[in-house]
Amino acid sequence: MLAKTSNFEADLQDVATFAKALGHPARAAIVQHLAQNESCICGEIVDVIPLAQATVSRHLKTLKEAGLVKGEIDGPRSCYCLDAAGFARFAATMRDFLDGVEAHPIGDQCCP
Amino acid sequence: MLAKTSNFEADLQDVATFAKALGHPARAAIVQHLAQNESCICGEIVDVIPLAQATVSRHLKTLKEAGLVKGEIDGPRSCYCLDAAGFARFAATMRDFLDGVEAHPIGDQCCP
DNA sequence: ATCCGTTATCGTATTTATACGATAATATCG
DNA sequence: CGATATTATCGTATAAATACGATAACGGAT
Repeated sequence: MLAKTSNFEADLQDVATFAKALGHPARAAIVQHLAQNESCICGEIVDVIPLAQATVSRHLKTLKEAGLVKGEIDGPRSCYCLDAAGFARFAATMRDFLDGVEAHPIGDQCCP
Repeated sequence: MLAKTSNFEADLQDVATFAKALGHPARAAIVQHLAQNESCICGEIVDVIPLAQATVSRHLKTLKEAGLVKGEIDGPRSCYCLDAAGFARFAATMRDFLDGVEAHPIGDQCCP
């Protein structure tokens, strides 16, 4: 392909990166689950997500790379929790984007 | 693969679907551009996005399928604009998700 | 009716994402 | 130390996404 994603403005890049991280229901579910159980759940995530353990582990890795989740891997019982700072940045980025779009009047009847 | 995305709750599914639609900087840029120029721009989008015309057209299709953008194709000068209702739904879905996560205390020191 | 400019689609190639079984790694417990 | 439980990684297969050139389709202008 070519990953020509570098020709865009940084803020749009951030929006896209964060959005992509949530762009799979399993990852959205993981984030929500980690939030609802504020203490970080470990392998319990695997039980909640209807996917194989290896697949869940990979989704967790994706979330970690996106900075939304932190994980302490201690052999038998790994430990994941939301990355407070990372999630805050994400939320701010997304809200700014949404607000920015809605700051303009969205003409519904375009090109009459 | 198997697209086992159907085993998740509907709201998470929506979050993921919308997030995925924004999960590419070109699409985020298109949405932002359509918002900033409230009148719908037609082929101008291609000039703004640093990608080939065919690729931009496909991204537009993706956005249209996600319900974020509306397009009137009239031969020589197609016309795209934000889908006001669709974008509102998206914004609400995303904000609900963010709010829901932040409604819980995000324990930063997980599993001590 | 023909040409022209614009846009969508097709065909294709490459990369990335998704998924799972199998295996390795690692800390805890007996 | 050995057994066990948990998790990450590997190998692999398949699907989806991304990208572009080429071509078709289409309305408007000549």
